[in-house]
Amino acid sequence: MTSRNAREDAARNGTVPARLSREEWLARALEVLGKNGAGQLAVESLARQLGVTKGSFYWHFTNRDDFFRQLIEYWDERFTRTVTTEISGLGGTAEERLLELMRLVHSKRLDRFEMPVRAWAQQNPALAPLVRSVDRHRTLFVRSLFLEMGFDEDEAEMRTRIFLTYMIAQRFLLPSSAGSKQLADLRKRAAFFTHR
Amino acid sequence: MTSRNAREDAARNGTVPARLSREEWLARALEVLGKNGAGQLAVESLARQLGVTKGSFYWHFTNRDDFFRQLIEYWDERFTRTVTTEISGLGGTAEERLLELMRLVHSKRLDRFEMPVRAWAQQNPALAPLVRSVDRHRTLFVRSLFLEMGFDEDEAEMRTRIFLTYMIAQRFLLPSSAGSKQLADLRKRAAFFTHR
DNA sequence: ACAGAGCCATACTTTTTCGTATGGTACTCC
DNA sequence: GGAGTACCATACGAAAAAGTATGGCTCTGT
Repeated sequence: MTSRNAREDAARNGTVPARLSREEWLARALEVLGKNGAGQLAVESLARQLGVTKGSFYWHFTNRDDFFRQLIEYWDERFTRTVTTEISGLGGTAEERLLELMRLVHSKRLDRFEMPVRAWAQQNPALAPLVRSVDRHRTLFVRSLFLEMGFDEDEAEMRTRIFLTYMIAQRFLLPSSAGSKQLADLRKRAAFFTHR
Repeated sequence: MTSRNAREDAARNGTVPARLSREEWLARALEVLGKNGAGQLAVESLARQLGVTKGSFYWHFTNRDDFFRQLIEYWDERFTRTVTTEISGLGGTAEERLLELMRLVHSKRLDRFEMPVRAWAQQNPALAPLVRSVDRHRTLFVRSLFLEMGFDEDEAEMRTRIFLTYMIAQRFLLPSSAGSKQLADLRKRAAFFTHR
């Protein structure tokens, strides 16, 4: 009773259909980058892990460089732009919005691609400017929060850098104790960044 | 007047002689990893950049895995062990030693391999434990400084994580303003981590 | 001057990759 | 039910990679 249609088989099995849109390609490639590192971004290796062949890849993307550029843009849109606009729309004090930013990043694990993306893209001359653009956007956003809290320019600049660095690289260090991810700890950390 | 000896030629040109010890291999490979990323850690590519062929590589190392393991151990010894022992030998308050640690890391740019090493090694099951061991060592060291300052366990733990994260990932963000690397700024940042 | 050791280049095989060319399958719309 | 479109598999060529085998160069000791 097996059809010769991989898509129907997949639907019946509850697995992912072996037919991908451009965005699914980017989303799943980002997951692979996050889990297995940039070494697994080879076209054929990627296609295997996605259950298709590179015929699919070269249908959606003209070549690797094009794919890489789109991957960074997808990462920007999905893991920076939507976040800052969402937080911007909230009310409350700047301190509360900063805490909400930390909560959002943590609960949705938005930081899981930071290291792989940066280590891989910042070396690539065609991709580094895109990453720097993302950093500028984030810096402006977080800086505005600290300025709103009443810190002067230099102080806001310094705290922004330390805060963003922490948000980017948290996952470098192994999780310390069990409860380190609770809301109370988040509040403590937020307070550490916003104290005066 | 050209000898058929690449080594003499190199000496005459003032270039590096094309004959490498095991440690030179590791040191220069680490530079390549820092500059060009993990994608350039291929044996033949590396050998080309070092002015030799892979004959040299397979003389010093049995295979890639062996080489990678030695590379991490070299990085640990050279960029963590020697630093913590040096700072440990200093007098002064814990605050002063933390500042000295920041100065040392910055002046010798000891953080330039953090991102590439981690992004590449933390994915590799054989290498990840080595990196975690380095992190444990650093955490214990910095934590002892914060404890010595009088912070309680939880507070020291949190500050250690934020501090180490900053030390690791500073270079992710572009240098902000021109004078951001001056001693005064370093003092300001150190004070931010050690305030109460 | 000769032997041995240390270090490296070269040639070779197997595997993996990028990119192209081409044909096939499923869905849509008339 | 036939044409067109969207998406993918397969086969192919060229290049680069890991690892092995082997021979050559240079220095040291005697």
